Amino acid sequence: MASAQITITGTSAERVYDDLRAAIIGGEYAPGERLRAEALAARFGTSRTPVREALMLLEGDGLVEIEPRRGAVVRSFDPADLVDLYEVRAMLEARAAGLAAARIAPADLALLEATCERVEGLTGNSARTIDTLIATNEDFHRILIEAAGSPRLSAALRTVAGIPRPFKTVFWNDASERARSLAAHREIIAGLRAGSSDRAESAMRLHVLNARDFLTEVMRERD
Amino acid sequence: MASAQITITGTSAERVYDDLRAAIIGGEYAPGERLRAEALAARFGTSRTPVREALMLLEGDGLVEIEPRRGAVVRSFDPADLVDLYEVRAMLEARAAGLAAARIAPADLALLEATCERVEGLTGNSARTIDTLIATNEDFHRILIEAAGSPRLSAALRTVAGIPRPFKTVFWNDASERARSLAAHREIIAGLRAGSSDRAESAMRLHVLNARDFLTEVMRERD
DNA sequence: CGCGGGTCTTTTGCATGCAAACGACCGGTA
DNA sequence: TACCGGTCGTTTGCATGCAAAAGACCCGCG
Repeated sequence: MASAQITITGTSAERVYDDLRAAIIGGEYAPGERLRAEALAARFGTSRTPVREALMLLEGDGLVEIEPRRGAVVRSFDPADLVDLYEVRAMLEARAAGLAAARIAPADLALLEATCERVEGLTGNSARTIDTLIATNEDFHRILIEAAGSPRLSAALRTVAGIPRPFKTVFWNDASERARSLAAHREIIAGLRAGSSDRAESAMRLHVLNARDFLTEVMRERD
Repeated sequence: MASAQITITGTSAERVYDDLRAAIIGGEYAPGERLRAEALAARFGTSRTPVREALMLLEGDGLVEIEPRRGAVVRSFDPADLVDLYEVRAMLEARAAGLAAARIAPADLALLEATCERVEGLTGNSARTIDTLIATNEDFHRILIEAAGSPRLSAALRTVAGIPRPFKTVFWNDASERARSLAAHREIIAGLRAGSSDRAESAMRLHVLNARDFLTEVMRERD
């Protein structure tokens, strides 16, 4: 069963990796912003060594770019990047949904349903609501990916990583996208419960590609 | 155009990463073998710091496992891992082939054909021949993945990484697999040249899944 | 006023020192 | 003999020192 995991204690580098990753995805560092090792070390209460290691891992996740002797910057996304990312993600997550349909445990199915119910109870556009929506959505996808039971698929999905929070905020602020996402999640769950790989897979693909198109549209409008 | 890239000079960690990765995939370190930092540092003429960083990156690639305070070991593959790896790879590379069909440059197409011709000229099972076969095969796949023009897809494929050389050696020692691979590569090229994403994609999927089945069979026979 | 050369500061990347943890070894006990 | 607790050596993980490179800055020159 896949549940929220609390890291009791890992290495310091791992802690910095997790926290910094959350900070970047959370929008605390703007795309293009320089990440100076010393400052991060101070922030996380360690030395530069673990910070350096965390930065290298984040580069692998596509969240930062490191140029030798020049330092690390938060990766910025242009529309082409976004489309590329979402299309690969669509393929991988669709597969994950298909695999999960054949093997998901009832307990995980219940967890997925719980996320839908949680979303349903949320109204309004307060920061707190948006935060919860984003977190709950991430729970849904994480649980499903774990349920697919393919370590390599999970690893591959980590490298297509996250998009910065501003995009997510725009997404979840949109009432119709919110409704569509909830409906999509329910479709996926229906497919999973029926043990139908096709249905789960197709529903997930549609879901992710819808997000791609919405965000592409948002970016286009910004210019 | 995608061609062999020679790293002029990168950071020391990067050099260690590349070389150690090659050494592991090349079978120089056996699965399960312990990788002590000091020994590696001595081998690569650096200190333990870059070695440590390289090991963390290799962990991301699924080639080594690091347990905190216990060190790094070369990851070992059981049949389930192998199947998982190859199935994810089949999906990703099939997609890469499909994308490439729509956008590959004539120069890259020529490079792909050149790899086939090189393979055709090789006979016998000498170590030198096998080495060349393995290297040429890797060239084929690398060129094609680059030609797909999707950075995220390339990154995802890196995380499903390589299998240890012993497996590859068995594979390329088998005359019928060798012929099948060559035929498959030509099928893929035909699809690419026709600009047919479907054909290229299907041919690649078949190619990778064939390899999965052959290697699974080999592993099964070993026990 | 714009620009090129040189110096200086800042920051990275690597080496090394050191404490802590793991496991191997050993002796004692049942 | 088998097992358990303690001790020691080895190895990791982190902090820090230091050289080198990049960029900022300034000054003089055209």
